[in-house]
Amino acid sequence: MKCCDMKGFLSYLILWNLSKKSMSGSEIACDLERRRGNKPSPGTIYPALKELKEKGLVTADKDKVYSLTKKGERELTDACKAFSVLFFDVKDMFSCCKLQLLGCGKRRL
Amino acid sequence: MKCCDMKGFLSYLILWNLSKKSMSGSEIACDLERRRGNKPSPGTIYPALKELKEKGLVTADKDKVYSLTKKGERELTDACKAFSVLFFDVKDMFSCCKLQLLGCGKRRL
DNA sequence: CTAAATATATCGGTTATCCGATAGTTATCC
DNA sequence: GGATAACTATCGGATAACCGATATATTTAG
Repeated sequence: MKCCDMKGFLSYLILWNLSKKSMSGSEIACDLERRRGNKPSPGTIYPALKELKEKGLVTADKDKVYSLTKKGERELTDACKAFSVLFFDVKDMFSCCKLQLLGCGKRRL
Repeated sequence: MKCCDMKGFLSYLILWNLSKKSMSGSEIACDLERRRGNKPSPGTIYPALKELKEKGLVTADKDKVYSLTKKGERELTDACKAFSVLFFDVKDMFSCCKLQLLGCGKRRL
């Protein structure tokens, strides 16, 4: 995702999560554990959040709950666009492994 | 994609391409240019192919045309599975950038 | 309130990822 | 055949991405 002002897919997924719901660092880590199978280290998640904050893409309230900024929303939109071009044939990839798209778009936190 | 025996998304996309059609290095590079917007450097594509070959995931014939091996097919299937879990809600990501004037997501209320 | 548990944050270092430069190889064209 | 272009390949290095260890802060339990 070099087209965007983010580190990589980790930052992309963080922004993506925050676009749905404001979350704390540990909540974000839990979501990433579900996606990747292993939980990101504190040394991974908090520096990423710090960088996103410094770039003005997210903000944190007094309870350390992070939210997307307007700039972050724009960034995420750009990233989603790049992502959809990069993986334009993602449907074929999914069907490649015969995995059902269970509840695509809705998941419980 | 640390769950798989590949470098990253670059190797993943190489395997994915080869699963559709045997290709030379430059053909692969052209596809990646379409996906990413910029063409990968020779110093990117050929070391990746070399690594895949050394791992037994691809083979090259005398004309330097690369093909997936059986092992490569299995590896790709595993990678597709991990990919589909990692981006299980990819449909929402795609629609995110199509509805950019309406905003990408809903924040917590 | 105090102690334990959890969450947040930082730092240094390791590995991954990728590129530019360079060189050798193959194809094309006259 | 020989020159030119395109492709293939390697190398060293720059940066990204991430983790483990550690430290601090906050919450929870008794």
